[in-house]
Amino acid sequence: MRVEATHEQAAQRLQDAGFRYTTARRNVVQALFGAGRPVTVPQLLSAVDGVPQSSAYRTLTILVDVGLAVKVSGSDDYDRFELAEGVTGHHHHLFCATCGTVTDLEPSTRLELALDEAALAVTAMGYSVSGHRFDLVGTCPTCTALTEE
Amino acid sequence: MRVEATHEQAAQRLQDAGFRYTTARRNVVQALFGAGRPVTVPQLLSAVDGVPQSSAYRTLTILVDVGLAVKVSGSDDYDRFELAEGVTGHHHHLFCATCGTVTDLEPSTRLELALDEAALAVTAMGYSVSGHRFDLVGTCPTCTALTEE
DNA sequence: ATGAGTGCAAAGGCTTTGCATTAGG
DNA sequence: CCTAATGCAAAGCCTTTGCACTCAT
Repeated sequence: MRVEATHEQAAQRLQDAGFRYTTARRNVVQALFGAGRPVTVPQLLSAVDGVPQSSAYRTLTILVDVGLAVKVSGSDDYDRFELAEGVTGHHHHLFCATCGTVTDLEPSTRLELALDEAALAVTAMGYSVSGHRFDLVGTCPTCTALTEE
Repeated sequence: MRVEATHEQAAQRLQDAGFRYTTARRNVVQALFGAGRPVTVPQLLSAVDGVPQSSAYRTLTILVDVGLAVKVSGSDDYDRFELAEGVTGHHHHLFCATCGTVTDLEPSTRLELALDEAALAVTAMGYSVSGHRFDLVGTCPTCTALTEE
């Protein structure tokens, strides 16, 4: 997905929900797009310029509300945010248990079939399933190298 | 798993790590066992008697450190804890996006095979994968009923 | 012009920590 | 006995909110 298309999508969705697509919000979306993975607010702030924390949090809250972003709870104390699957396409996550970094993963068709099948089984329990998350947990190459020293 | 076996396992693991299996810790384990799902600290405190917050948090931290419990990040502001898979057996989670409740799910063999296969693909990237999480997200029967009113 | 959005600073709320006391081995 | 563990209260820290100002429409 090109970044222009992402901005258009964001502008449209926000407009429809009665919000403006301001410079600050555009900057946040730009940073989320550029990260390509779930990022914490501090990380996001260091990637953009001239966006105060409070605005970042407020913008992220709105982006999540209108479905443009999602919150990804990691292993450390920070919430992480990334563009929603409607923008990025469906994917999974790879968590590093040591440093907390989260990497996006492309799903395979075979895997998705198995996951959907699992979802089906649960609807019988009265749940209405809206989606799934599949995370792999491990140690990233960087942390592995540090540990072996 | 019987609760006695759980206590024995907890006592053993804590001993090995140089910790004592005190009454308070036993109570926390008992509550986690009784819950059978990830619970918040407030929920845990209401289930046991005579355990102050600080002790609960400290005990949970230790239980996580020695691998007897895990933290499950939900959709609300509370961390949730449950006994680790080494105690409960491997399972997955069903998140209610509305009320934040998390329910345990039995995995199917077919699903596990597909998930393991996905893990294998990632090791090629230099990651060492230690486990996976598969969560279904949706709305629980209770919240569905409330919404339809 | 006029309400949404912003920015600073302060408050909130979950979680952690200091320190004196208690209890386990 | 002697160290680990506890309990109360206070502090930390990420996140949210109040309020006055600014910008977009």
